[in-house]
Amino acid sequence: MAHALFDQSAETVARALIGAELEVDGVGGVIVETEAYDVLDPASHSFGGPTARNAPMFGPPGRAYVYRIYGLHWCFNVVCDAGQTGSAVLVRAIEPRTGLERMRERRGPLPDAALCSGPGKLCQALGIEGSLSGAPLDAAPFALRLHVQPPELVQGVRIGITKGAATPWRFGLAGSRFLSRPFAIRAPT
DNA sequence: GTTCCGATGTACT
DNA sequence: GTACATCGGAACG
Repeated sequence: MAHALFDQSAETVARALIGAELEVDGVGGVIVETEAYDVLDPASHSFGGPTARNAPMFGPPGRAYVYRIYGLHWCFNVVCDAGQTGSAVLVRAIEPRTGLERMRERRGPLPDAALCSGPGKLCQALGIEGSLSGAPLDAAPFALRLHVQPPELVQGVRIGITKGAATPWRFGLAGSRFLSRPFAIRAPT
C-alpha cells in the first residue's frame, strides 16, 4: 500500500504538502504553494476520464504526474486518491534550499526568489520533465520529506483557470516570499 | 506598477 | 482551428 498521506483527498494533500521538502537528484527545497484538482472538478485534467496524458492521475497515489503546458513548460503534480482516482496536487512554488547552483545553470543567474516561483519555473530548476510522469515519489531521483510542525497556511482561488475558478483550492505558506503570486486570504489551520 | 504578446506541444471541437 | 493548471520580455504609465 502506498504512503497513507497520499491516499487522501487532493485538498488534504495540498494542505499537507506545504512545508514539505522536495528534491530531485538532490536539487530542491521547501514547498510553499500548491493547488488541488480532482475528478469532479471541471478544471482538472482528469475531469473527462483517463487519457494517455493523464493516466498517472488514475494510477496509484504517491506518484508524479508531469505534463507539458502551453507547448514549452512542464508542470509537476503529486497523485492522490482517497478512494477517488483522478485527484492530484499541482506544486506551484518552492523555496530553494539545495542545489542552487544547478538551478541557476538551468534557469539563468536569477535571484533566489525567482528560481522556483511558479509551476513551470520549478520544473525547469529541478530538472523535472515528462519522462518522470508516473514515477514514484519515494524513490530516486525524487526525495520528499514531510514537515513535522504544520505551518500556517494561506488560501485562495487557483491561478490560470477559467472552469472551477471560484473553488478556493490554492494553498500557500503564510508570509513566504517565494510564492508565484501573493495571496489575499488567510486559511484556518 | 500595468497590459500585451509570442513561444508552440497536446488535447479536443 | 481553439484552448490551455505558463513565462519572460517589451511597451507603457
